[in-house]
Amino acid sequence: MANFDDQILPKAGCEGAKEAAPKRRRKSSEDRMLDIIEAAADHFAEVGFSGGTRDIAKRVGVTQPLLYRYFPDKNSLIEAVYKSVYLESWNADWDIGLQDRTQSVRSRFDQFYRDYTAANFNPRWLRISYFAGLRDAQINQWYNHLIEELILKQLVREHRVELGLPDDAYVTTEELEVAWQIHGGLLHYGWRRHVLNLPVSNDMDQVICDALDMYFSVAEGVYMRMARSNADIA
Amino acid sequence: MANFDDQILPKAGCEGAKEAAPKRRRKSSEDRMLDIIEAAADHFAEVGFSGGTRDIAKRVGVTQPLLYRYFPDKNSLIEAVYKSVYLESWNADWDIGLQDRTQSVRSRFDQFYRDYTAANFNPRWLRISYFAGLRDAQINQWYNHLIEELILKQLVREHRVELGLPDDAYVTTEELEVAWQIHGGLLHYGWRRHVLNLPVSNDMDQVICDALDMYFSVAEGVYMRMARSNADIA
DNA sequence: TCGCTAATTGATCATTTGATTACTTTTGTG
DNA sequence: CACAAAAGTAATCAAATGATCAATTAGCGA
Repeated sequence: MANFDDQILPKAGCEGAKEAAPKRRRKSSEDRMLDIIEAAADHFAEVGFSGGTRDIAKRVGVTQPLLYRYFPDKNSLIEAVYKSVYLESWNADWDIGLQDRTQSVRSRFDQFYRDYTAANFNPRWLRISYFAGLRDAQINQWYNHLIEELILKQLVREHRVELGLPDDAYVTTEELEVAWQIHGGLLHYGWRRHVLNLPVSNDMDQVICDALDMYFSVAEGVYMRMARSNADIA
Repeated sequence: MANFDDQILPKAGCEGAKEAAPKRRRKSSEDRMLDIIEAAADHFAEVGFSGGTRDIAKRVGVTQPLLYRYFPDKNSLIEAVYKSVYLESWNADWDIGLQDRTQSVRSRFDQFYRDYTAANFNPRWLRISYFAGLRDAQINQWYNHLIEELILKQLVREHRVELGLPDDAYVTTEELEVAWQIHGGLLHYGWRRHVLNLPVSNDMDQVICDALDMYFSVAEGVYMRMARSNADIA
């Protein structure tokens, strides 16, 4: 069939144009694995995890049974996609930068949210995230825990320190909810922009700035209220 | 087969217990239609719109081909579910209450968000909403337009009036984004609570209160900034 | 160049899918 | 009561699904 040439050659040709054309018609196990995960992520992002394995194979330019030499079943492929999508777009330096006390808390978090949204606010990441949450809460629970521990609690603690309030490692549920309000609000901006394709503001920096304004203008009051009710209990 | 009795009789028995037992073994066209939409909504909310028509029929207690006497194809059923889920949980009085100037803007919106979250923050509505957004942006675009026109722009306009600022019907993109920040933040709270099943604050009223605090503490500044840059242009 | 290893394919299976058809049974009404 | 309209079912189809396995062939090292 002409199928074979139609699918394999363009791909090989494309790669050839990119770097030192290998005439390899077969890839190493590792490379092929990455190809598959990449294609699967793209496809799942578009149609959800009910997307077919044949469509994924077609994107890669191989036959469908090949997927089963790399993953025992579809679910394993889905989990590899989870891992890939989440890990690729997480920067290990983020939570370090948030502790750099030579910068104001405000500017640290301003910078963080610029980086974070630049890395994650695109149709692929957002759609995979929401699809994953709907399909299997577990992976998203883990991710939200990450955000909570590494980012939001950091925000509350560092901000308390900057305000000269007693440095209590404990962050109350309500303090967390207020911090989540920024994160959730920004995420919903991403949803409207990259999933719903609505005509939202294009000025991401301004959106982040306003979101942080909202937080920083009420945060102190919340910390104080929490501290007071802690004192009441003690 | 025993199937028939297993599925139909318990349903009939249940109904009999509810009100003046009709020995009807068949329902009116309207009632059956509602049954199907209801079951479809439940099922789609659980597994997404790729859920099977046979599973829906099983929930209703009828055979699968019957669905095709009520809907020409699966997509029509999905659209009926959209309509049902969105319309059922929208209260036409909401945008009227928001204009009641005997109450402060703050308390009007506080009341609104209590009602709104009480009506919509449940796994079914939230999951269907997100599934719908991922599957077909159109329906969600329409809904977001509704929120924007009837709620968020109202918030900006009424708040401006209350502050004694010039009553301009026009709401800028940035003002809207700030208002969306509340709405999106709350929606993400719903996502974490009812979709991801995370252990969030149970005090919905407090969450709403904090979210509105955040808005009302920065809103005036934003209005002024917008008015100033409008003046610059003029 | 030969030959072995491993990447890849082709053919195929059992289920499940949305959808259609012809048939059966209930129910309200003249 | 009888009968027609309508609710509902059984049987079935074609296409698509995830998955398996034996056969093929590219590519690397001896």
